[in-house]
Amino acid sequence: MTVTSVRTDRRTATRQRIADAAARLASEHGVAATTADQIAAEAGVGRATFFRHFDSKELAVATGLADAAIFVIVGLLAEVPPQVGPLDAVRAAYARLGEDFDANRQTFLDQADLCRSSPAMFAWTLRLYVDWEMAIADAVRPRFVALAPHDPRPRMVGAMAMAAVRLACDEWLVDRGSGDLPALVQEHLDALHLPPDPRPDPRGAR
Amino acid sequence: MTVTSVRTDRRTATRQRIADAAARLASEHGVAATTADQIAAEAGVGRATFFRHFDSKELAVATGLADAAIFVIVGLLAEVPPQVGPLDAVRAAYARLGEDFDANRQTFLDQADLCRSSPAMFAWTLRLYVDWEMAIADAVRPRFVALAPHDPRPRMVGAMAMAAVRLACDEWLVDRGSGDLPALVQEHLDALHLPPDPRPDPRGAR
DNA sequence: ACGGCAATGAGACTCAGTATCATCGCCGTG
DNA sequence: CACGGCGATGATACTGAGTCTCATTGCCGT
Repeated sequence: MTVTSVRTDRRTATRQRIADAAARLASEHGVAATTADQIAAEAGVGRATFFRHFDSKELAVATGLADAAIFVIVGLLAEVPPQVGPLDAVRAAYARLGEDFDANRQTFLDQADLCRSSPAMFAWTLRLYVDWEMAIADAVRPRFVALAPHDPRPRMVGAMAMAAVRLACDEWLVDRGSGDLPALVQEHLDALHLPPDPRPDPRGAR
Repeated sequence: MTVTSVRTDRRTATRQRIADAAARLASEHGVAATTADQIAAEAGVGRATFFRHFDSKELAVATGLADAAIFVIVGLLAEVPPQVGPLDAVRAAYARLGEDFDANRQTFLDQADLCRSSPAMFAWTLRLYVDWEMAIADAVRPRFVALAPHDPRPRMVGAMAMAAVRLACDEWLVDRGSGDLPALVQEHLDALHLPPDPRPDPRGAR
């Protein structure tokens, strides 16, 4: 798969250490109270190296918080039977992800708060979500049939998946995380099933 | 509608002047080469006032570039006949918006480049898109029937509308803006029509 | 009129982010 | 097995973003 040498391995490991250190310090003291120097020191690297790996302090924190999860979700997507359609596969993967939600409820709440703790933190979190979108797009692409070279569908599904998570989190935070986040995510994904033909209104209104 | 007094009017006008100055200077010299001091001076305000109105230099530039367009799109949405469904209304509004695309092709290209000219600029552009999402969500909300209090559908439609624009732009920029952007946006919106039941595959594959 | 408060300007200060240069150590070549 | 190239890092200095505080101005309600 990916080319792996001593050099690239060490670089990846360094990046990982920095992200972990950033997430740990920011979780404990808040993003604003954590300086780039502290993160670099905690990761055992120089300050310059820190900024060689991340474009901003906020991106490092966001990456440290969530970078592991992206591999989890891609892994879960791969486990869904191949004949399941793209969007249903996302639903299934998220459902699996939500199974052990209650055990980590407080962690999720803290991370969601941290991601929104400042406008800059939120902006860079959105930036990271774009990476997730692409990872999900790549993961669901094989599930499309008759896929044109630049077919927009995989990336739109990726965007939809991340939008569902983000908006579900927003809704979840309204009552300080007391609700059922996985259920909210599913509801948001279902919302996308906008009536294929909206006029007849499938919800049977009136 | 909104409360309007001499005070709030002046504040709004000041914000507008700052955003305009930011967009003008950044368009001419690039974001990195434009300092907050220059923008403040160009807008005729103090440096402190600049940061009272915008959380970052990048957000000011992005706002100046695109803030007018949000009113346009909301206005166009309002003009679509009320019986048209939410998603089709978005399609129609974007179609109207794209009518005079060729006349502004170079402007769009410059702005799209500027929004992606640095990781920070891109991140803050994404942040601004969230505002657009909410504006679109509010604009299409009346088009939903049987709308529950916290129904996720309006916001998901808003998110998809902005995702379509963003991803279409990405695709458009691949060949340096020589393609048909409005058509790309429509294709991305259509991708949302993911087969209501993905298995049968409506595109008639094989 | 007058007192409160929102908006601003000025200036100081911290720290994010960048650039430069030197060093170290992996990697492919002779 | 040297050795030269280059990628990754550390140290350091510098610009400028973003924050804070305090003083001033002028709209607004009593």
